[in-house]
Amino acid sequence: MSKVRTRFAPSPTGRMHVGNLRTALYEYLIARHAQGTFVLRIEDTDQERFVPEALDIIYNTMKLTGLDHDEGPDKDGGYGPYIQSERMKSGMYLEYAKQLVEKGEAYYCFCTKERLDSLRASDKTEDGKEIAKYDKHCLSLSKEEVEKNLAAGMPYVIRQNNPSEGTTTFKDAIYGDITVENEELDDMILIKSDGYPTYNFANVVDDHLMEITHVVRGNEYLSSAPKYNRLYQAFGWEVPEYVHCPIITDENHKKLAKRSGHSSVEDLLEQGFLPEAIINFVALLGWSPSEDRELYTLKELEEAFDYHHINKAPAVFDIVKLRWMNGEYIKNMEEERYYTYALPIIEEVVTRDMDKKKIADLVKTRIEVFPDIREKIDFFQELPEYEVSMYTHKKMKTNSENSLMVLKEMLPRLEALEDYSREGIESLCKEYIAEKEIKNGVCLWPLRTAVSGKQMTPGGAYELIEILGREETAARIRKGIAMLEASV
RNA sequence: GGCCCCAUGGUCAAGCGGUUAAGACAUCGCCCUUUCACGGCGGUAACACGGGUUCAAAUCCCGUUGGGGUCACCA
Repeated sequence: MSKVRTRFAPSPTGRMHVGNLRTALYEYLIARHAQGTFVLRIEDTDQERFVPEALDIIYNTMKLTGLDHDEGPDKDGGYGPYIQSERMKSGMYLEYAKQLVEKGEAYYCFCTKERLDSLRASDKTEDGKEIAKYDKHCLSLSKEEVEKNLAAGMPYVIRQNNPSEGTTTFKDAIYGDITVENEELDDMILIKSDGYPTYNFANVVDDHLMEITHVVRGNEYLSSAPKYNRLYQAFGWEVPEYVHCPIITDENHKKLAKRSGHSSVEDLLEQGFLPEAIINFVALLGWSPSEDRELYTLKELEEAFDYHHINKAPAVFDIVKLRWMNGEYIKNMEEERYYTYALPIIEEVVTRDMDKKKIADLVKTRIEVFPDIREKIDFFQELPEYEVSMYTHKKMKTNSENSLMVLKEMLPRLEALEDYSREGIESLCKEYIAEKEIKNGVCLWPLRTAVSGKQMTPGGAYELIEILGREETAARIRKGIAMLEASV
């Protein structure tokens, strides 16, 4: 069996769609799983939509997610060039197209855009069959006419010549055999009037030349697949294994699009998701391992991935589950790396002189995505306005009276506390609680309230008091005392 | 509309002729607890429908319904 070679062939037109990332991932995994080769090929045959920055996006996201390619524009493996616009310079696509013309499998077409438009328009109004396909008008041109037009410099395209009878069967690893009437097959354009090949054509030619064995793509291309088959047949080339993946949809079960706000890897990164989490999540959209587990590193996926277990039904991109998964990754994150993500955000919100690492530690198990940190720690910077009623908590058995008492008695003790560490603060409170024979909550609830002004905080009174420090803690407790005194 | 594809809880999904129909997210409840999280335990919740085939169907076949995709000199 020949060596497995897969390829990711994005076109540089913008951000990297998550469906694209999944395609890249599966290509990568198929290659790695079989100790094969993973190649990156840039399909920039559409000069109109080409955006230069998109090239960087492709390289960056692949690097970030760990999908390292073995061959590509920056890594020659003997199958180059790996950029289609460069491959085109040799005129190879046109040559291959001409081969097909020779064989009668393709033909020159001089039809104008206007004629094609009117063709489509009239097809719609006609009753009966409503097939919006080219009418093979230029197929009837004689060789002489073609030569004459060419010599006159008339713009032309080269179209595939599909039969109008019989059927074509296409084999997909996931969807099985798909058979269509040849009559349904449009004579798609192979070479555009600007001389560039179309994606469909360049794809087939390059995959063959690069000896690609497995082609992964989204199932939105499933219906154009039979035409590929005809191309392979026309050339007499071996057809690679096609692996169509189910579509990734939004919560409305529509193809995931920009408007969802999280259709691209870059969107996700901006929203604070980790590359590993994105990869892990996307791997599981339409595929499931044989083992009953969900958390996988890329390395582990390489081992576990078997493309035969890819699903057929569309998969909803559930951002809520991604958030959960991201939270899992954050919780398991190695300390230093975690800080590099968390600290910048914390420093944005808290400019006071406090131990930012301690704040980061507090928040680690309480966030799913890094920006979540902001609203959880804002009170460190400034005590928010809050209601006195917050001191009254039924379950904690607190009310304004005992809260006032606790704050008044704890204030001097805290101010005088020598060991102002979490442990020191804790033993101070424990002593007081024992001395007074009260429940923990009676002491701790008012303290935490006074010090944070919030109903919920990441961490309890001990942690908050330690981080806020002697001065700030005292000031906040005084504020609480004043509020409580004013209310009784 | 033509053609193609799909169909297990709200979501991702196991399942490949015989199961009490897994698991995860979400949701609800309980425990832990100084709040919130974390962690632990438990609950609610699914084979779209109708025909076959078979001793036996979520699993195979046909149809219906529903959903999606695609119909460019874009990829």
